[in-house]
Amino acid sequence: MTTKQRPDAERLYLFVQHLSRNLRDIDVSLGLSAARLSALVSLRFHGVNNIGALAKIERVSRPAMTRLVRDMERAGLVRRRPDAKDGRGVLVALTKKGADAVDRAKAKKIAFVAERLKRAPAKERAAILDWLDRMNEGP
Amino acid sequence: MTTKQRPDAERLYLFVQHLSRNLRDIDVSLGLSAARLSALVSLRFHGVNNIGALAKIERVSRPAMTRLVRDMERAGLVRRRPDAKDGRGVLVALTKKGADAVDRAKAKKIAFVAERLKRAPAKERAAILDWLDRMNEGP
DNA sequence: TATTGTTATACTCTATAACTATA
DNA sequence: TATAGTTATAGAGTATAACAATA
Repeated sequence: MTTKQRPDAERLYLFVQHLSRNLRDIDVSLGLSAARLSALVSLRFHGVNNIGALAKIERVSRPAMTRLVRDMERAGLVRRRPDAKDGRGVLVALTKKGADAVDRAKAKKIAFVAERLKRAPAKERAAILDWLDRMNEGP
Repeated sequence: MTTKQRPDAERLYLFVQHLSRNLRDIDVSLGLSAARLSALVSLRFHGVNNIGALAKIERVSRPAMTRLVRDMERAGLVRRRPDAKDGRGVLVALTKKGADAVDRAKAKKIAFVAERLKRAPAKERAAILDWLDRMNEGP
């Protein structure tokens, strides 16, 4: 059992490595760096947030997020405004351009994955996706 | 059919995103940057190579590879020597330390994936892995 | 001439430490 | 004081342009 499991794990490992590389290439082709896209996706998902919260979500330092937000604001991807409830805070929100960039990248990656999905028999698809979902549950 | 395929693609997309993030975190926990590990893996797979070839394999500029190799040599991960067949060339090879670093990272990631694999029913495993292999074939 | 690798320079993303303004 | 954000500074990784040595 142990000797048989090794190759199986490697196959799944290579699948993930290859497909994630393809997906990263799509982001690059749209001119979105990993740091920016990840922050934009967080804003799309979590909504308006302050610098500190974004830094925590993105697992980067606050100075790094300060700078990232500043550069993305210059690029027109996000908007900053003071937090009325806390004079120290700064609230960051997506602009239309920022939201569109996220959506475009997501759509292109989903389309890529959907194409790949066509290569496998539709009959087994549901069982397989359930199986993948289960693998990513929990810690 | 089109409306039904969207969620399926998204499930596969999220699976790949989550698992690849877990794998990246493992590399980071071993103190290996993405750039270094990727170059070390290429050397492990392709064997001794010169700077230009490595830059091509890694899809980075030659100056970037010159610097990466220089820093990895300082860290004891690779060794440089002149190419006897071309006075301009520099051949780069893994050291024992470099090879061990690659193998340790790979082993840890395979072990992680193997754990995840246990969460899903073994009965369908072979069929599903065949399916995943097929999805990553070709362009 | 063309190619290999390097140096020079600059940009992005990252971190820690020190500072400011507010709570 | 404690916290939110910034500035200062430094390091890794990336690129292009210009250069040296060799083919």
